Amino acid sequence: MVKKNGGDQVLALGNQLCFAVYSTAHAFNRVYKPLLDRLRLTYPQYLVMLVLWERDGVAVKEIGERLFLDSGTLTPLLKRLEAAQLVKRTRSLEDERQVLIALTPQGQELREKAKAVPQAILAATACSVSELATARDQLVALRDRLNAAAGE
Amino acid sequence: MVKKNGGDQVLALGNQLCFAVYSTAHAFNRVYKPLLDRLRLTYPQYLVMLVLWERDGVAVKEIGERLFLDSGTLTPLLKRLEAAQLVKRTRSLEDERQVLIALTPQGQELREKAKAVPQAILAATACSVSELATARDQLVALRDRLNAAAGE
DNA sequence: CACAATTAGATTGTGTGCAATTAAAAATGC
DNA sequence: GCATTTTTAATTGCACACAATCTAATTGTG
Repeated sequence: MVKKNGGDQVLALGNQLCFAVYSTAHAFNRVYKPLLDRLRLTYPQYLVMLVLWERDGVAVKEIGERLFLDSGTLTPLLKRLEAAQLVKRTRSLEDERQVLIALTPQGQELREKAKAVPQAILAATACSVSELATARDQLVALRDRLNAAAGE
Repeated sequence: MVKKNGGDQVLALGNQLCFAVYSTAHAFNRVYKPLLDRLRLTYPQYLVMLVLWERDGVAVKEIGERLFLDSGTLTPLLKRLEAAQLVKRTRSLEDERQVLIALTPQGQELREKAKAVPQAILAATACSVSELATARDQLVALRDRLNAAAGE
């Protein structure tokens, strides 16, 4: 009897870890929101801009691979970024199936304003650099195992 | 110059940790989805059912506090669970502002079918028990610090 | 070359998440 | 004891997130 309950508790660990991840993601979002409101970006939009600030003129597919998002999410998001004059969407000439995303001058300028974000995030975590790096690496390893298990 | 780039990398750590959490949450969802499809539940609906299986007849507010969700999310979700005959929503007699959520017989029965879920999750993480527990505890601590920083 | 298979995005539909507002009930203050 | 404030849900509006489906373009194969 005792043994069985113990087994249930071990089983529940996966559920608990998932909920910890899920609720921590929401908590991060609550910290990012007021910072990103000033840039008129949502968090997923900010992620796309980070990709573009790192390398401009990327195809939708590559953005999706980097962020683990599909076109059903990215297409409307990118249209909103285009409506906000931050990016331009153009069909590739070499392969007309691809849509390339390029920063506008305003999109490039926003990078300067966005530099205040990481500092505030770092402070909110109240973690040491090594703790952050360790947690990041463990989560990335876990994520990759989960994606493998999901049959990717 | 070198020092400045190093500083930027440290700053980016918060961003990277947040993205690791965000993308791991999605990865977990991809693992849960086929399991929960059999129960005709989404992951947030599953979380609500876990709360109710632990204690029945809970107010919406308490569910929200446990799961860090507000009524804008929970009200439609609970209505869908009610439409699926898994719960019943009734106004409290003592405090008519509160809506109490009670499991139906079908809602209670579903608990048995749901017992297969945690085992599959545990396997998908490919983690040891101690790794899971450590990761869970670190994330909960991080989440609480973030919520504190967000001014809760 | 022809034509099937694959690939890249867009579209549609469902279900979260959350901010802001509203409405009703309960608690509080004077 | 009544007006004010607070609390609890519901509602509305916006933005993801993803499955399923569709179209157009490219690639692979004979």
